[in-house]
Amino acid sequence: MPEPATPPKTVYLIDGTAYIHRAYHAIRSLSNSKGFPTNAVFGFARMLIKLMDDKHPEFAAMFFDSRGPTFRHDMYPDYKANRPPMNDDMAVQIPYIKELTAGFNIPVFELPGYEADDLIGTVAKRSAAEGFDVVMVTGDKDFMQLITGRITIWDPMKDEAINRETVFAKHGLEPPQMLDVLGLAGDASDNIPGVPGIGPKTAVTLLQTFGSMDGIYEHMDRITSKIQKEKLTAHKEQAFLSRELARINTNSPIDIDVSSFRVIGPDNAKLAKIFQKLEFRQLQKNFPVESDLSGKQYHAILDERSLSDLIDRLSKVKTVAVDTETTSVDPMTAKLVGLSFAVKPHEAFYIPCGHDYPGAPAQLDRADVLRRLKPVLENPEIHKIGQNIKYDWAVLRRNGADLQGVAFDTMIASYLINPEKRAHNLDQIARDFLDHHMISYEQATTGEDGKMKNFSQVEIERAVPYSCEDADITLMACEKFAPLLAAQNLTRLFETVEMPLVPVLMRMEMTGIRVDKDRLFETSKHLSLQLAQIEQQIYAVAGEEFNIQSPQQMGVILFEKLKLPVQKKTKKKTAYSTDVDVLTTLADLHELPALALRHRTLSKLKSTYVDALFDLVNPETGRVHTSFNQTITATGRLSSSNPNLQNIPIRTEEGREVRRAFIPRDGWSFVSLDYSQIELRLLAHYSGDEILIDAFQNDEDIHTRTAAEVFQALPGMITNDLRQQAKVINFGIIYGMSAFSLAKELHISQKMAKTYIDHYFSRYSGVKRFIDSTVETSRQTGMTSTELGRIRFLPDINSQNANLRGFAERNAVNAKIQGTAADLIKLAMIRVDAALAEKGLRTAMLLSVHDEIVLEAPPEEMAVVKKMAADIMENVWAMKAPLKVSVAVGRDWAEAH
DNA sequence: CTGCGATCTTAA
DNA sequence: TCGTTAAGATCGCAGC
Repeated sequence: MPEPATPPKTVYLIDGTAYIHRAYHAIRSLSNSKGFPTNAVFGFARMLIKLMDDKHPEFAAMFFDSRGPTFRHDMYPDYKANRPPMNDDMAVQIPYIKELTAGFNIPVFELPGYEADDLIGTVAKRSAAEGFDVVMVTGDKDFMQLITGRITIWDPMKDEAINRETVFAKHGLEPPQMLDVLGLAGDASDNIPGVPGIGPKTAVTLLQTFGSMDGIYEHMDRITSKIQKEKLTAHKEQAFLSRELARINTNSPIDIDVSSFRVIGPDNAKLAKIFQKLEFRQLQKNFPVESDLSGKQYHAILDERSLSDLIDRLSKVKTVAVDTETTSVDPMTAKLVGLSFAVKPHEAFYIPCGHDYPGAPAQLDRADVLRRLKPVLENPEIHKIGQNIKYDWAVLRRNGADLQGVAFDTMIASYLINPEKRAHNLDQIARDFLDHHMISYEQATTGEDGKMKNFSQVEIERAVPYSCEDADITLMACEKFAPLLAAQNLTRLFETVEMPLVPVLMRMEMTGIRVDKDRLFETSKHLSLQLAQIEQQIYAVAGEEFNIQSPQQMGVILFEKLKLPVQKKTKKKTAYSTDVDVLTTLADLHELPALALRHRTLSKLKSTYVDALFDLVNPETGRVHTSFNQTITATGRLSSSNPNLQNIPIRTEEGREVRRAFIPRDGWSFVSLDYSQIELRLLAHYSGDEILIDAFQNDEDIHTRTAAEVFQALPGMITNDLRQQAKVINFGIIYGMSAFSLAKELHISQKMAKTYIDHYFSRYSGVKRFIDSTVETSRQTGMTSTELGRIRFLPDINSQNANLRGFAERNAVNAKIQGTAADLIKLAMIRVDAALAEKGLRTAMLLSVHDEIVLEAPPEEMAVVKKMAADIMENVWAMKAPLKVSVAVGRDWAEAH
């Protein structure tokens, strides 16, 4: 026979049902943030992706079992009777698995009365007859009976290929004989009985001798084992029934044209939607979505005339979405590459003014463009919309245009609507609220070589749709968000707190804070010396060298080599805990723990604070310019990063050394204004508790007062130690601390801790009522809210899971208090900033650390600034307990505290 | 080599 | 099981 002119095509027949079960059981638990189980879909998706990546099939089809009984049940009612019914959390995932398969454009088949195996067998046989090579994609060994020269098995999860040769090598049998193995040995998983007493090993041996079950029964006289002979004879009928049950039907009534299995490649948009819903962010990256730009008018502005037209147009509009393209995520060093504007849906303009690559077309001059746009940008009547507009604002300001009329930031709107969400980036917003998949930054900036470019190297043709889409979507997201804010009563918070805060933070970031690099350098050297010494001491007492920075290795040394008593395991129970509590306890028994603690303290100080800070000093300004993040925390607080200036050490003397490196400009001083006990004062306000309010109205020391109440003593009898214990109780109450934790913290019995808490609540009965009613309200509304109407959803507040429910209950109380404190300090910052501007003072706001504002003031403004800022802060909101601000002045940040 | 979870420490 | 909210360093593993 002549060789075919073309090599045979290969068709992949996928055993869908088997992979659902395998994925479900292989991944024990996985669900998305809404609690929807996703383990089976995830494993299934990984299998499919592996298949597509490894084999790039030209033809493929997927097969599922149908629900309900099959022809095998007619033959044998107990078929698969041992299988428990499918778990609900598997069943709910099946529609997604089918959708996912459809997303890969792979056809799906099922047929009532038949299992996936039979459909695959039928199609395999027919395809092979038509000249295809067939790969059955499955992990199920029962398929071996079907293997021929053309038909093989491949399991993507094990990357295991099974063919005639491997079957023979492993079992010494031809593939069709594997069916007879099942007939004799049965199959426990399908409840196929086989011959009791004959297992797979015996079956294989018998078949090697007699060829088939029929051969065995024809030559019973040649079977030497008396027991085997008896069993085979007694269960002959059952053996043949079993073989028929295990036989994969290759003549199922299914009419399929293999050429219709042609795989045209995945539908990325469809997959993206499914992955989005299931929150498979990692998988999603494999399937970038091409955006549909048809019907969109995105224009490049490359000449003077077009710019004039655009400016005319912008001058007449009420609102415009603005976006900048730059070379860096850091606004202090970023170079402006282009600007985009959108004024109505689907129409946007991009002005390139800094693209720089070989063959880049002539562009308008950056300075010129800014000069021309300045009247629009700085016109407060033309409302600006942006996504994280603080960034664009800072960039534009460095380029000579200070925005006015900034009205809406879509990132902040998204945050207020759901502060617990992890990401508020524009593509996330577009997907969640506009059902649109944007061109990703990676897509726009990745070159043919697969390397990411700096935006100035992106071709203008590619930059136009990307940048215009950013402005366009920002505009549309704004229209979507405005009514959503209103519906949640968030408009006032948005307009009077969050948006006005944006320029305040922008200026704080741009001002930065001066750092004494020389001092940091000296500190770093000193720390290095000390660390080297401690390191040697540790090696000496440990008797060997190891990585001190590795908690894992430290655990082995402490608990295995030195045999110190294990205190506790880590959270995941996989390793010994070596945290500060453990080491402190062990310090009495051995030298090493104390040395390790000392090493931890100093190396933390050096790497996180001294060295990192040193590297973040901007060489131009000699200052560090942190980022204040307005859309991170679940409670409404700000966060700070690059560097984080909200966790600079203060509690220990060595830690304070870092604070001393923060210094004001020459001749000026820092002014630190600190809300004293703001959270406990808010607790007093909310609870209306008479004792608590009374204490604050009389400006008592609240921890001493609590000690007196809880320990039933006169305030004069309260020792420092008792006051310290009361302080722990006071803060513990705000966080919803249990007797268990209080006991651990105070090193007292749980019973004693419970007594303290009971005393607390019986003395401060208003606090108890407040906590109960706050939780109750949250149960009914599913959320908690602050004084200024900030909300946080608590989806677990009515959970059956006591753990989750307890967490939600603590959050209900804590988020209200912590969030209200955040509301108030934000409002105070806005007002202090406005007052400084109004009075024309040079004093600058530098930092906000949750309950503290740090200013930098020249000597002549000191007195007025101190009073003015403290007044504003104390009177920012009318409370049942007075707000108190303590003011400190200093020539460095340690002194000003 | 990169990304990511786990562990630990710093602050309010 | 057991007190909130963050950022960040480092280790060590998994996957490329």
